[in-house]
Amino acid sequence: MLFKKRGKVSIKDVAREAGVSHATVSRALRGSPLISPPTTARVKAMANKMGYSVNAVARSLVTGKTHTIGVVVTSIADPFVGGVTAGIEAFANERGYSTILATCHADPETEKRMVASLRERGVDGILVASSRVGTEYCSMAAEMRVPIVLLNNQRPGGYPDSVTIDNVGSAQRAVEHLLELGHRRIAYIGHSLGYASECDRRQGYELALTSAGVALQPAYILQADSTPESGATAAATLAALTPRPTAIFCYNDITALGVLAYSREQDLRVPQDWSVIGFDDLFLSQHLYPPLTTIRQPMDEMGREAAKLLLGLIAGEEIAADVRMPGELIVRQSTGAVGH
Amino acid sequence: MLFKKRGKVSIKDVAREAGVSHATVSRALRGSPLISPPTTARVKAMANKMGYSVNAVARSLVTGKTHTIGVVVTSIADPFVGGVTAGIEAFANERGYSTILATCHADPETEKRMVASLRERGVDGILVASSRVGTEYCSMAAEMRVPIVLLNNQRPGGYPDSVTIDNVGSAQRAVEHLLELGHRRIAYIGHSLGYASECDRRQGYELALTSAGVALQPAYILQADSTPESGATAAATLAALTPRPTAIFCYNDITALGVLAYSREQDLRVPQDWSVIGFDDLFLSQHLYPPLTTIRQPMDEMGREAAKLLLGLIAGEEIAADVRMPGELIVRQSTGAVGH
DNA sequence: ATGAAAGCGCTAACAG
DNA sequence: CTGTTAGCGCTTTCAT
Repeated sequence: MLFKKRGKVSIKDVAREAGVSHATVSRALRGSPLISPPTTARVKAMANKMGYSVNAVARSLVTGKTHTIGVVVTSIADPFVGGVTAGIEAFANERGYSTILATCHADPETEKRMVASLRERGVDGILVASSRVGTEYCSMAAEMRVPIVLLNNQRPGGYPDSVTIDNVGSAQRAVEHLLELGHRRIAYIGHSLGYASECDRRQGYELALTSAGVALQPAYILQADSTPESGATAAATLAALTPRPTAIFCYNDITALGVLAYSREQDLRVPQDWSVIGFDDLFLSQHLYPPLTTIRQPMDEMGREAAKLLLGLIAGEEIAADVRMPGELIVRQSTGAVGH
Repeated sequence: MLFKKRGKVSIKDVAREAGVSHATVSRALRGSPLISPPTTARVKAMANKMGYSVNAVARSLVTGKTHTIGVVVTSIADPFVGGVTAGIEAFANERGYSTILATCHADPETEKRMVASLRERGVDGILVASSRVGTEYCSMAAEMRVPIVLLNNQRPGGYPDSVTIDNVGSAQRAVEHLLELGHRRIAYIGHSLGYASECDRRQGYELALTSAGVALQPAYILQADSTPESGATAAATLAALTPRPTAIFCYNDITALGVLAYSREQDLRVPQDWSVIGFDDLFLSQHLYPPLTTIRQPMDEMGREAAKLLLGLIAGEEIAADVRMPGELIVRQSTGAVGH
């Protein structure tokens, strides 16, 4: 009886029952000061009684805003992505925004398709993490008339609105930690797909070494692909070298995980035979054996920061912020003084 | 010039430029057989040239469908949740559905608020993982006129449309594995907030023991709260017992992680001094020391299955499926024969 | 303080 | 085959 055929109760149904116009209902429900308190109360009571709830789709059509942001990530099953997304969602939710999730599996074409699809869905803004498209968004954002912010953009060239971990500085700090422990033969295991983050971390590595007057050894610079297996393979290569490096800086924790696994398998003690340091500080890293020294990326904060930037852009702020987040060195037991 | 003030190009703009009615444009763009091939081609070309893209909001208002599903989870930073969500999103995306993410931090009130909010946003269906509300949705789904499916419902009482891991059977299998290794003094570390899954796993534990003619020992049944710390505390309690249990079945991998940490700290060898088995098979579990024997929950598949069920319901299928997924015993090095 | 009317961009009868 | 006409449910001038 209270329900029409189409299902949900509309503003008009409430208006009829309350004996007012549907415009009045619309105003009353949103607490407009134009409506008298008694009317407002009566309308609200009736709406409540009838189980009314707004149709956000209809509202969006007239206001032109959906209060929704799109988030495109490589894979939500990735622990780093999950942490960042949690921060994004939390901040957005606090501000009354919903989050539409889209995954692109690190494929640039899919990434662009997802962005286009989100735009069709009318999102007020788009956030893309670990973009493989990057700079192209400068024109796309304007053309689509939708603000876009990048989080850990992986394409060189830069983008005005983005938040990124300080890869160079953090990597440098990691290697300095090794230098402080007396290490001089320090290897680096990177990532073969020239991500911007990988170039930057290698640059930080080289910077730290050359600043300390340590010559770069090409044989000490290897590539893996962010799997434990590839990390183990690279470790094997390094283990066969003479002289063997006494410390290894890895592109990320997953790579370091492989080095640790190889070391245990070959009875190479960590950190006595060589020190190992990672990057990310995944939850698992503190539970490895030995617990991994690493650079912590503040995932939640980075997500919040990116969401904040995006909502600012949506609100019309003109700020073109290139936020750089600091990484934090977390010293655990996988690094130690040289020659122990 | 090609753009109107409001920003985006509309169907009417294309119609004007192409010299047809906007209805024709609408049909042509969707490939309606009613429109002649030449007209269709011309319209498509013009739309393309003008950078047109549909306004899904407007479309939804008339069709009454948004091709969007809502997913409410406890926390997207949780690795299990991330795995399941990946499966949901993948399946939904393949079928042309977008996913709106909402988190509720395991709070029943927030969970209900999120469901209500998703409904306002016009989602075609809702999927809630690890629900703390459960059975109440029977009436809510009807009242809201939106299909709801539950994944790993944590409230006893059941719900018609849900997919759940076979907790009883899987736990039973885990304990049987221990029994087969010769263990008789087998402890269980559960979870203090009576989740349905925890009750079921304990039930499986008890079933396995009594079926094997092993009497239940109340002192061997403890509660933790799914943190490594609480797992370690429970392990300490068990270690102080005489006789000490020779094996521990943990509610989940995180709890087992704590047991492993405590064991290493106290020089209790795993599995020689006691065997440890978990539940979930998180990514990290294979990298622990020793690698953890556990029950694998097929996260991706569970997500896909739940999404499939939901999309079926949305399509109007009448099936009320209570899908039960099998867990898989993964034997690694944290379990071994008794007395070694 | 309230109502009447217009319109957001689209789909879907109904005509022709 | 194509155009005309109504809305979908809401917000928002503009009157009163």
